[in-house]
Amino acid sequence: MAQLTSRREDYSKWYNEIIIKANLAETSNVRGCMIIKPYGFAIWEKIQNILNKKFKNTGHDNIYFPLFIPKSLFSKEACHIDGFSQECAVVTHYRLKKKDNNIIIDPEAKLEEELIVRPTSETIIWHTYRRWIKSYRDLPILINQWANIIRWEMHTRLFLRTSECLWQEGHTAHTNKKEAVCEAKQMLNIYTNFIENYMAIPVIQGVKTAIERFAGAEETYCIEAIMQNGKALQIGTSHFLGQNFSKAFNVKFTNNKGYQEYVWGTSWGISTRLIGALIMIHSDDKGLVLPPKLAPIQTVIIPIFKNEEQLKRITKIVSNIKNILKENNISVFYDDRNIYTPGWKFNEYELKGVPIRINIGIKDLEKGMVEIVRRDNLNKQFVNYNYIGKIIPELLTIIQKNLFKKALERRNNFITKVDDYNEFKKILNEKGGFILAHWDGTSETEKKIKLDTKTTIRCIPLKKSKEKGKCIYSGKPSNQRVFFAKAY
RNA sequence: CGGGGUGUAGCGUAGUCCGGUUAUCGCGCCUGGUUUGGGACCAGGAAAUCGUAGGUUCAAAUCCUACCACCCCGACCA
Repeated sequence: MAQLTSRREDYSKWYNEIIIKANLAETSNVRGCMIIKPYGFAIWEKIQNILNKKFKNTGHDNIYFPLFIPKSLFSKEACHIDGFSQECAVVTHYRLKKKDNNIIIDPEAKLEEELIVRPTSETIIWHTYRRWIKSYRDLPILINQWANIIRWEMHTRLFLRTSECLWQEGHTAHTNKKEAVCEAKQMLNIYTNFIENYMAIPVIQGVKTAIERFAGAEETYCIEAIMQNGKALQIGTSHFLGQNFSKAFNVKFTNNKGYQEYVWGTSWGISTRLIGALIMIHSDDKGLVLPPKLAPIQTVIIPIFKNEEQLKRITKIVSNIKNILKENNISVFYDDRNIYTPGWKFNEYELKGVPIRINIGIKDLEKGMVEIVRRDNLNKQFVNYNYIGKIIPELLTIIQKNLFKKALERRNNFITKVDDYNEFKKILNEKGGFILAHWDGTSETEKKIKLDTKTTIRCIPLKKSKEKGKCIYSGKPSNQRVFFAKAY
């Protein structure tokens, strides 16, 4: 198998090759849509399982709404239309027919009202909330759905941006502002906790500026990460919707004093984009590197043998090792195929990012040892196989921590404080990453910087370091630094 | 959606300008054998409606038209 393109050579190519060669996903012949393969989908399932538990632990129930949204419903919230109308797939007909040996759309089967394929479900959900919510006793409503959405993106990239994407969207309704804001922040914290502790990706929490805010939200909370090439990626959002959707869909409740009030809302989501971030953050020129908590296979065992008899002897020991690992809830795959050489397998599992590889040959067998190789730093050590039940779990924990530590160091190196606009441009071009700079708080300045440098304000950090300064562009006074970066 | 490029076996390609036998080579795949501690070797074999649909021609991978998909650069965006 050919060598992987290195990150330095061509970062985009490296990224695409990892996805294809590690068997995560492939492009389909549908524009911008990908086929997620078993190994890639297994990662998504892990993400789903862990987050699903966290959502349920905080009182959320799963539901399912239709894929289609009638056009009239979709058009009710003005900002929302502005934000999404440019990228909607629309169903206009419901029947095909044969004509001259071709299949054509039956012109007689035109829909009375067109259906929008959901780019997100706020509209249909708030339309439904109108029926569900009458009294303060009906609130809060805390629901989530795992679904697919369609956004007709101009420029797609496997996992990072696809026309169809799998995600989770939470939609909650509350009696008051405080509770809704609390919910939005709570979900941002759940995402942060998951992404840092399971995906081993350090993030920055913040709020979006008015320009970058979700269409229809009052406040968009977000988490941002920086990739190895210095580009930023938004990897999760949580929106405080205020009363925008309740007003657009006329969703009111009677409060405990008998008065009518509009409902307060939130929505929040993460998508298969997380897998894109996972690949970009940890992987190296040998291939994928997966954090143990999300790896579909945590350990792989490679036997090294010269004949059937030797393989039998190794397999006998391996079956013990497999049992020990299973008792410790560690997933294990024993690759005893003899069509590939050990060397081929070493490369294969490094490409696939399996956190720990265990090599067992006849030489080791005689010494009662196995060789353990870490994927994160490729270090090797020999271990007596009586200690495997102790060492492997410890090592997985260490790898998990080490991946986060490495990512954190890289992230911190990518944060540069800048106070001069020329310096700002210089850092952007030479180093990339996040730039912490003062901003006067106006959309006008934000737009000008974007036009000039293709850089956006990724977020206004939640952890406020109150510091007076002057806007990097306009020189006007500023109370806080914000994160600028070029983004995916 | 604007500018540029690409599409030939699962992947990477030669051939396309200048139409002419059976479409080239490598990897992969299948069979048999020898191998097996960092991507093994030998021998044999299978696999292509040349992106799709029309057109020009005695003849199209090659020329023309339309469409589709992908890649790069912009604009849009999770």
